[in-house]
Amino acid sequence: MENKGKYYITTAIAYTSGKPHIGNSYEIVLADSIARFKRKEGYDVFFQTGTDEHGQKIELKAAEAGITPKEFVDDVAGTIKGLWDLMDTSYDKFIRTTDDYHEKQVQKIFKKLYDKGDIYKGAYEGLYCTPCESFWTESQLKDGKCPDCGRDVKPAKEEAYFFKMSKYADRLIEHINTHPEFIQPVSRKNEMMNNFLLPGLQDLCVSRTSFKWGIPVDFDDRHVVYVWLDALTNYITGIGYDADGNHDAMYGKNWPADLHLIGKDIIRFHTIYWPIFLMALDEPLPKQVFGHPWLLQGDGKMSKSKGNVIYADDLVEFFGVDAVRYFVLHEMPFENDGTISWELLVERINSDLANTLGNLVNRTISMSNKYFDGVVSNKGVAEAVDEDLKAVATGTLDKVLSKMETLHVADALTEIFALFKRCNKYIDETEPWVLAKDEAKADRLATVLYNLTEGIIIGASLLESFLPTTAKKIAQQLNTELRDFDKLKEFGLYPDGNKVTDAPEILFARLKEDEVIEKATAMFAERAAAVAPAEEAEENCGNSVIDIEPKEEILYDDFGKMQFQVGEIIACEEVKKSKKLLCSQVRIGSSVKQIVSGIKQHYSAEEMVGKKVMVLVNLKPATLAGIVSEGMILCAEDAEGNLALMVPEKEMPAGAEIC
RNA sequence: CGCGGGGUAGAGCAGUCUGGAAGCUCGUCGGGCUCAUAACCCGGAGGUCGUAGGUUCAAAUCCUUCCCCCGCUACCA
Repeated sequence: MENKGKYYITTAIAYTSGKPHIGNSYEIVLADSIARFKRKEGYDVFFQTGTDEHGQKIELKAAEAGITPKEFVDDVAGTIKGLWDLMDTSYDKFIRTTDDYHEKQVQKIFKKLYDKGDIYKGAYEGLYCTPCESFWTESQLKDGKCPDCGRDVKPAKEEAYFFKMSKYADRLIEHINTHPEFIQPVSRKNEMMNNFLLPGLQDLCVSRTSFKWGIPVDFDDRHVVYVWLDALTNYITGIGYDADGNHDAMYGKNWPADLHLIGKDIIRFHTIYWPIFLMALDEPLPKQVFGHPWLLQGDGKMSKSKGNVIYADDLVEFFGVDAVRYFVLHEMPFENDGTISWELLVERINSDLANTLGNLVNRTISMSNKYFDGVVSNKGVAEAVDEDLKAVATGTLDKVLSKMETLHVADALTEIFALFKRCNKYIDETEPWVLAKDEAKADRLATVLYNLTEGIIIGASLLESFLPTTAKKIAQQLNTELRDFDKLKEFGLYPDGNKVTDAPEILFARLKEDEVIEKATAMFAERAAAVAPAEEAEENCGNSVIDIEPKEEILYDDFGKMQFQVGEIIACEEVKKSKKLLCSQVRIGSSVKQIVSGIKQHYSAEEMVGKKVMVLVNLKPATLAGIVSEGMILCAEDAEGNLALMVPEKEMPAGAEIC
């Protein structure tokens, strides 16, 4: 196989705050299939994955567990690596952001950028939640409250280092415009351009003082390097980048990366911040960033308390590694999110793996054994029907290559299975069991079985990148080797007179849907039971009472300034293009005020009408989403952000003063 | 009028750029076959290609209107 040069592929590094569910594990399987495929194409592949192990969340989780952050991440990183290995992924390097070479380089990079003037010291201003010790942006808030605990946030400042993003924005825009393949799928490119680059980039905060579990800034040890500068640089530190220029040879060989495979949620960081960091370091940009969609659970939202979170190792236990690999690769479309459910898993496994592929291999080998004691020979008695089979078998490689070229992995699999389907059809066309009854047709029968065997091994060779174990099993049963890609356009390479196994093993057993669901339900019930006590305790403590941040004491005069009245909602409609806003017409005495409220997710417009509510009426009018609001309807809110309107306990007229 | 993607058979999708007899997988119904894991093969039914208009000999495909879904963004008195 000719050497086509290097191919450096990475996954995002997994955050070690807990065990990843199947949606997270999808990425590594996808990356592995691409890496294996590229190797077979003749590329010198380097495939890197790993874990992102710093940050406040981990510090907190470790404290809860009563262990050090390092102990915590060692444990989770072990779990993740175990899962990746379980999924039979062929990564060349597993980097951890707590690895010493990585930490050292991050410090050097930080210093280098600081000396260059791209990083400067400033103040981070944001909305701060004191109990959670977290800053939030306006958009992260849930109904104006901390998204984690539901309490109030207040503006606060913290000394921090910033990266001058705007300095490189024009260069990045130029790069994206001249490299249409850089961001995939293209719809993501537009989002980045329109929402971030064209309106103007804000400088990015790259250090924190509010927690300690991070890489210290070596010249200012109150600060730790904040997540993205730490995490993203793994792609270069993992292959021997050195900020002083003394790179490992591997860095010179592999950088720039050919493909960063990431989830669609972190596209912004990989297509804006990461390229800009690289520009600042005078390093070339990765060739392509692919933001894959998500695999979502079909039967209701995943939740730990319901116990219905699906993990890769559960699925492997139920179905086996290759079945799980096949499902996630096949079910994931290129652009939209895919769905996973037990029903879909069973359907896919039965129809494609058991019926089309497994049964094909099994029936072919059985016939060779039955008619020729397992010996497969090419007697060269060809007929017209053979031609199409041969054409499909030798033409599949090109089809698969072209699908893989654009990372359409699911479509590539479909092409391979089209070959297996063609083989099944060939059996019907040639009717070996009829040939077997006629002594004179023995050579024709042998040829038919030879052609089938040949078609199967060609398909299996293509399948190897996606289902490595299955492909090897097929080769073993046929007593031959999987072929390199440059041998897949020739038909007839199976050794003449070779003997296949006399005891074909079932590759994929057919599954009964109700049995699988029953087993899964039992597993989930067990888990929910195990989790329930802890969750309940947590919920109770959240539900019965809530402590909120006390505000400063006020005078009666301050209170007297506010005018509260009972308002009757006489009309209410949804504010178009807003997820949260309702616009109500509220009768207050003899006047009617228009009030916009962020309660759409808790009350429908219809059920609002007729309610009598507590209204702050003398608030200065403001415009929300383009609509004037002349007051505020008051609600109580619990820790989960659920709202309840304040309504008078007895019947009161609209306009009654609340005092 | 924020930006972008999408609405095609019961389900999931391709086809749209480069107009020219509506296609694939699963399901369903009927038939064939018996080598095989009740598998395999063939055929049928099922679609006003979101809506309304326009261009054209011809529109799922090009243009315009409106409706709905989903991302990103903003609003959250």
